Amino acid sequence: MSPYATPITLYNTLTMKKEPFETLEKDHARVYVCGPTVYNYIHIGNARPLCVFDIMRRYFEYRGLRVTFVQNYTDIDDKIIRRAGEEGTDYKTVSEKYIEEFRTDAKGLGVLEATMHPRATENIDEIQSIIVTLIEKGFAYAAGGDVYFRTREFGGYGKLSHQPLDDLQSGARIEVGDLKDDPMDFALWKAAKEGEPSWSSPWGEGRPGWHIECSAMARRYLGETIDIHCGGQDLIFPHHENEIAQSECCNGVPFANYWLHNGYINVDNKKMSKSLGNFFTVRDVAAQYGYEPIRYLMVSSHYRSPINYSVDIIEQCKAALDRLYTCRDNLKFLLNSVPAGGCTADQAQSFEDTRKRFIAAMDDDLNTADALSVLFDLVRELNTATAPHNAPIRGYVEGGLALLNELAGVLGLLYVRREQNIDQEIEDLIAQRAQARADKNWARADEIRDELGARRIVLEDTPQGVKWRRED
RNA sequence: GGCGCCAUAGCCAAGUGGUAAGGCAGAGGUCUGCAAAACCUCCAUUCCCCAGUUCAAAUCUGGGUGGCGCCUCCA
Repeated sequence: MSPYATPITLYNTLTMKKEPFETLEKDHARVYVCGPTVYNYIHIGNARPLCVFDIMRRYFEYRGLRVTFVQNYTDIDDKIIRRAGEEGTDYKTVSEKYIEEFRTDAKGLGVLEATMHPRATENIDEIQSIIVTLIEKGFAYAAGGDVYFRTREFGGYGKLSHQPLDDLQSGARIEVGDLKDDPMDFALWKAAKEGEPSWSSPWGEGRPGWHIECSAMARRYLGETIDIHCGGQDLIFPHHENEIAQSECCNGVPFANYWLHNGYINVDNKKMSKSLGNFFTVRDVAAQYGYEPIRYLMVSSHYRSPINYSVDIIEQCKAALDRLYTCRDNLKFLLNSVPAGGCTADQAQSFEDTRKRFIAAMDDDLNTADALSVLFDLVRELNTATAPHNAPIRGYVEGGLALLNELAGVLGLLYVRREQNIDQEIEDLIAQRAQARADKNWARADEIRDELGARRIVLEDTPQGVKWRRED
């Protein structure tokens, strides 16, 4: 258990306030995050909830909580079916493919595996059981082969989006062929159209509506009341509002105690979205800059603020990240030569103060931007204290390296293992250059350095010997 | 129309009553054979504008201006 007893506060969309986070079960957080509809590569906007709620999860674990973290895959949906049609294949092929592509990107972004990754199509029984209960209780009705939720029966409808039902309704419409009693009603089950994938049900062949799967999976894997439900702000209405309606009407207990929503990624100040077509895929950006600058971007501002994405920004992120890596690489390098000895009480105290500042920032609704500034302050301190004239000792270097890794690890940064192997030829060139320098043959030394530079190997001459690193 | 969010340096971004963190970029310096990295110094008398509250406001209140989002699939 963490020795730090400070409360973690989180902004709850439900109450529109920051609240101390208290779990239902002692030291155990049950978290549900809406996952991707798997019909395409994810874009930078999709990457945000992945990263920020991964950080939340890491921070909870850092603070001694056990976290059961469920993220679903929506693997049956209109868009998946449409995509399958376009590609002349079936929905299963499409969803399997993009689940794998999603996993590749998530891993690249340093996102930890969820405790469970359930799929909608693996939970049809649970979905139907909830629909049956809702019909029995009078909250839902079958019409044709569809089943709809009777929104007006749920008094709490609108409590998450803070909109009275009547205001929401002004925008709602009954579409042609719609069997709803009321424009605000939404589908729990959709009758299968000709040639569509379907499952048998008491209402005929069909498939689940979008919202019901999350209610079903949250209940099955986390229980009737969960601690935290997360997702993008654009899911607040109608998706999360509908989940609340379904779950609370079915189970008769609160669905989630805390609702956390991340802000958007914008492009030219407009929301990045698939429908607007102004998106950058994670895959494409990663191909050019690597995955980690994308993650850094998410860490660099508060999770509820909008981020305006641009190439310029991602390059700044990469540069900032380099400062962190350089510090860590220097500390590792020093371990080869630094004399034994423990760090002083003042140094140990300074480390502890840094840790406390970091925790205070994260306690405040996961203020990663502030936490990051603590990390940079630590970097400056470490760089200064390990400068040659300060005669650093082993205990300090080890302690600093451990703390840097500890705090960066909570943010999920510095996870790229930099290649430390070089081939014999390069090693020989470095040795030749060392000899040339010893001979004061600067022309030859610079020639070798330029040659290595052309191969993206950068040399640094330090009092402890020659350091090299790959430029990426 | 309803509801909500945002506005801090060239760029990014913390800070919600006590006198402007951090990063990127830039300038000068130290170190270095020269570099690189690092370190030091400089870089917002001021936080969109106007009024108000207060001993004290980037922070609170009112009014503007500008931008965005949700109300329809979307993280």
